Amino acid sequence: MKVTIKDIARLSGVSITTVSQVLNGKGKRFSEETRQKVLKVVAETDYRPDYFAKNMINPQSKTIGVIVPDITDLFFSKVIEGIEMYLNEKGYVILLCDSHHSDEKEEHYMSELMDRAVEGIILATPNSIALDNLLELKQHFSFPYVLLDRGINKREGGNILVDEYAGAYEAVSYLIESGHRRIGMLANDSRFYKMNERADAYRQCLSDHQIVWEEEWVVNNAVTIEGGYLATKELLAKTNVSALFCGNDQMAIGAYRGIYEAGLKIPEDISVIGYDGLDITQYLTPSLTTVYQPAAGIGQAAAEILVDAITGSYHDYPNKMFPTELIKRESVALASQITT
Amino acid sequence: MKVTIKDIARLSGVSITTVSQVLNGKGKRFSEETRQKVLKVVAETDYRPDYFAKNMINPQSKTIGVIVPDITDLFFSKVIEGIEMYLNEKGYVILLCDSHHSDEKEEHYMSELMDRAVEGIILATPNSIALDNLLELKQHFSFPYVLLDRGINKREGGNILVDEYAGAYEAVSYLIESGHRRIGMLANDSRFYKMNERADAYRQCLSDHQIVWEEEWVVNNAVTIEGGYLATKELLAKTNVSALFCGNDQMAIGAYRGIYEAGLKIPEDISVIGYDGLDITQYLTPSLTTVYQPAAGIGQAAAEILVDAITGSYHDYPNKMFPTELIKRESVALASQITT
DNA sequence: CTGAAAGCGCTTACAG
DNA sequence: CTGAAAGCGCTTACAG
Repeated sequence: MKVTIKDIARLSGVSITTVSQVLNGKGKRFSEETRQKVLKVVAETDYRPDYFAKNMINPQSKTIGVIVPDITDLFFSKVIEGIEMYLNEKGYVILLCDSHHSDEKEEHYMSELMDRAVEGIILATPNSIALDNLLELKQHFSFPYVLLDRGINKREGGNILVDEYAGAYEAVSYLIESGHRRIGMLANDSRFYKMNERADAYRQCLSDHQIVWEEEWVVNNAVTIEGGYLATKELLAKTNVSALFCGNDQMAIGAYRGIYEAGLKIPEDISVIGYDGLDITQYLTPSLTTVYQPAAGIGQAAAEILVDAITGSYHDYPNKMFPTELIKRESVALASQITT
Repeated sequence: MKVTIKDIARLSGVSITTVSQVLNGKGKRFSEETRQKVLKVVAETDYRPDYFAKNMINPQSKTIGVIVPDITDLFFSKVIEGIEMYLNEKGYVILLCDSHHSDEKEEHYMSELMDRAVEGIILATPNSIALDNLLELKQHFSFPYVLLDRGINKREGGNILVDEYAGAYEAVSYLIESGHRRIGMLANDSRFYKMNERADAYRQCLSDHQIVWEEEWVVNNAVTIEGGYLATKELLAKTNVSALFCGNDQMAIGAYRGIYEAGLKIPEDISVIGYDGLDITQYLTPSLTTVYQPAAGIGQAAAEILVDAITGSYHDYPNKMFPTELIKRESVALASQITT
C-alpha cells in the first residue's frame, strides 16, 4: 500500500496542507514542533510524494531527452558525459536514446520524448532532418531543443559548431609542410556530420599548394574503426601515398591496422593524422597526431544553452563555435625520412 | 496554451469520456463517425495526453533507471547498448546516470530515480553496497532492481555473472602452455568488480603449474588505459616478464603503449592477454589475445530479468552465468621465440 | 452507444 | 499559525 500525503497528515495529526507546506519549505510559519512531528512521520514511513501528482500541478520533470546515433561511439560517449555532468549539477536527469543512425528511430524517439514531458531535448544527429519535420518541431515543441548536427540543419540560433574546416586545413598543411605530396584521405560520403567540410578543406589545401589531387587518394567508408580499416585496405591496394588524413580518430585506429597488415610502418612508411583528439589516441603506438575538438565541451555547451532556454534566460539561442587544435605526436614524419 | 482533453471534447462535440476511450482503444462501442471526428481533432491540434495526469491514474512510467560508474568506459557503453536495445523494443526508455565511481553519487541517483517513479533500476556498480543500504533498498523499493556487480553483494537471485575465474585461468594456462614462466599481471586492488577473482585465478594457475610466483609480477592500478600504461611502466622498471596478463582490455591498450615506450615488441619480446573482448582489440597492432565476455549480452540479460520482474512474471529472480571465451590472436608468442 | 461524476495525490489560494 | 476546499488533466465505474 502506497503511503500518501493523507497518511502522513493523519499520522502526524495535522492537515495535508501543513504536510505539503512543510515538505516544500513553503511558509516558515509553522511551529518547530509541528515541523518535527511531520518530518518524523515522513522519515518513518519513507514517504515520497507521488511524482506524477506533484508534476501535474507544477510541471517540472527536470528531465532532458538526449538522442545520439550511437552510444558506444567514442566521440558521442564523451559528448554524453559532458552533457550529463553539467545537467546533473543543475538537478536534471537525462533520458537517453540511441537512434542507431536511423532516421525512423530518431523520429520515434522525438515523439516518445515529447510524450514523456521532458523539459528539453538534445538531438545529436548526422541526418539532415526533413524540412517539414523541422518546422513541425518548431510548431509543436512546447519546450526547447538543441541540435548537435554540425549546422547541417539551418536555423537562427543554437548552432554549436566546431571549426571543422580550419582544423582539417591545418592538418593537411602540416603534412605538406612535412614534405608530403601524395596525401590520402579516409572520408565519408554520407551527410554524416560535416565530414564533407573536412574533405573540402583537404582538397582546397592541396590545391592551394599546387598539388594535383588524384581521385583515388580519397576513399569513403563508415566513420568507425572497421570503416577506417576497410578504407585503408582499399586505398593501399590501388595507390600509394606517403601520408593519410583520416576523417576521424576511429577511422585512424582502423587505418593503423590496415597499414600494419600491408606490412608498412607508421610513420616511417606512411604518416597518419586523425580527427577528434580522443583520449585513447595518445596511447596508440605510435601516438596519433590528431585534430582535437572538445567532445565533452560540446556536450556541455549544448546542455548550457538548453538549460538557459528552459529557465527562460533568453529566447534567441546563442551560437557557439569551438576552435580545433592540432596535436602533434608521433604518427607524422618528414617525407624525406620515408624509407620506401 | 496547452490543449487538454476538454478542448478535444468541446471541439469534436463529444464528452471527455468518449475522447479518452477512443484514444485508448477502450470499448469499441463508438460509431466509426465519432471515432473519426475525435481523431481528426486530435490530429489537428496535435493533442498529447498529459503525461503526469495519465500516469497518476495508472502509473506506468515505462522508464528504467540505469546507473553506471562511467559512461565513456568501453565496457559499460556496450552494456548500456545491450540494455537499451532490449528495453526500447519493449517500449521502455532509460534514465541514464553516471556515478563516476562515487558511492555518494550512486546513492544520490538511487534516491533520485525512486522519486522519479522509474519502474525499475539497473545498477552497475563496482562497490559493495553497505549492508544496511541493501536492506533498506529491499524494504523501500516498491519496484524491482538488478545489480550488475559481479556478485559482490550477496543476494538470493538476480545474479548476472561471468565465469571470471575460469576465463582468467584459461588465459594464464594458455601463456604457460606457450612456454612462459615469468608472467606478470596488471590488476586492481580496489574491490572493483571481481578483478580480484581474476587475480586469484592467475595465482592459482601459476601455482598449479609449479611456478613460484613473485610478488613484483603483479602491479595494481586503475582499470583504465592510463592505469594499464602506468602499471606497465612500473612493472617493467622493476622486473622482467615474458608475458603479461591484463585485468581488462583497457589496461592492455595502455600496456601496449608502456611496452612500446620500453622499446620492447609484442609478442616478440613480451606476450600480452587482455580481458573483455572489446571490438577494438581485434584492430590493435598486433591484435590482442583476450578473454571475451558478452558485454551487450550482460546488459540485455539485466534488462530481461528486470522487465520480467516488472511485468510480474516471477518473484524469484533467476541467476545467469555467462561463460567466457579465450580469443587467440597475435599478441601471444611461444616463449621459445622470445628474442631477448 | 454515450455522458455525468467521482477520484487519483498532490498544491495553492483563501478564509479563519 | 493552520485547515477546508477547489482544482490540475486525466480514467473509469456507473447509469442511462
